[in-house]
Amino acid sequence: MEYALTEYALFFKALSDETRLKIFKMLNDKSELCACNLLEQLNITQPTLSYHMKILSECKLVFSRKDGSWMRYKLNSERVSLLQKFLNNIIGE
Amino acid sequence: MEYALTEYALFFKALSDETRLKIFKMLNDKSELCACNLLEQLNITQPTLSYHMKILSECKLVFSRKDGSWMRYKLNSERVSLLQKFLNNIIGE
DNA sequence: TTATCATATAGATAATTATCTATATGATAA
DNA sequence: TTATCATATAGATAATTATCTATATGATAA
Repeated sequence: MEYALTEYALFFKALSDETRLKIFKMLNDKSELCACNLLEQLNITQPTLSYHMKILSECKLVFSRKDGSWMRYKLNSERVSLLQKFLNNIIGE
Repeated sequence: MEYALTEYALFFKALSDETRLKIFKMLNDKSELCACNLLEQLNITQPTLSYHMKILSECKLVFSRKDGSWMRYKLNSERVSLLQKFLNNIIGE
């Protein structure tokens, strides 16, 4: 185990909300999406999206970059594999 | 995707707490542990453990069975692979 | 039967979370 | 420069969560 459990708890917490899971699914490997793209597919206000993206970015499950006045988001698949490895260790495969 | 996002959100929520992650790690493939075993390794009261085991059991990440007046717990590794598959789909591997 | 032991439940509480409205910030385009 | 647009931040709030103490429940052993 490379990281502390606290770290993994944060990862899992980031994925424990249905809205964030939706966002997570939209941001699959292939796509980089801007906040506006995400917003139009979700039934939340812009500040709420901003709140969720902060949570996903802070634990580095998504990369974020500023492009003019847009924010562009992309999955950090390395971070996702870290979760998979954690689960692998648990079930011992 | 076989299950609804709500279901996965519950899985991840179950793993979003450090105490539950500790329990999860203790219950690796090889071992079936009783509540008392878990309790002695954690700095929580018995009712708090009971609360956490309920959360882990209700989303079926752990099996529980009554053995006399003891409760015995074991990982449900099928459920864990479901999580892995979910993550696989996300990063498209 | 009754005492004891393992676990569950009830009820309280402080902290955290997800959401909103209102407003600030910072970039672009007229 | 100034208006507009995308996003972030502040502040409020209702709901949820993790924890505790006190007590109930249900099984075993004397």
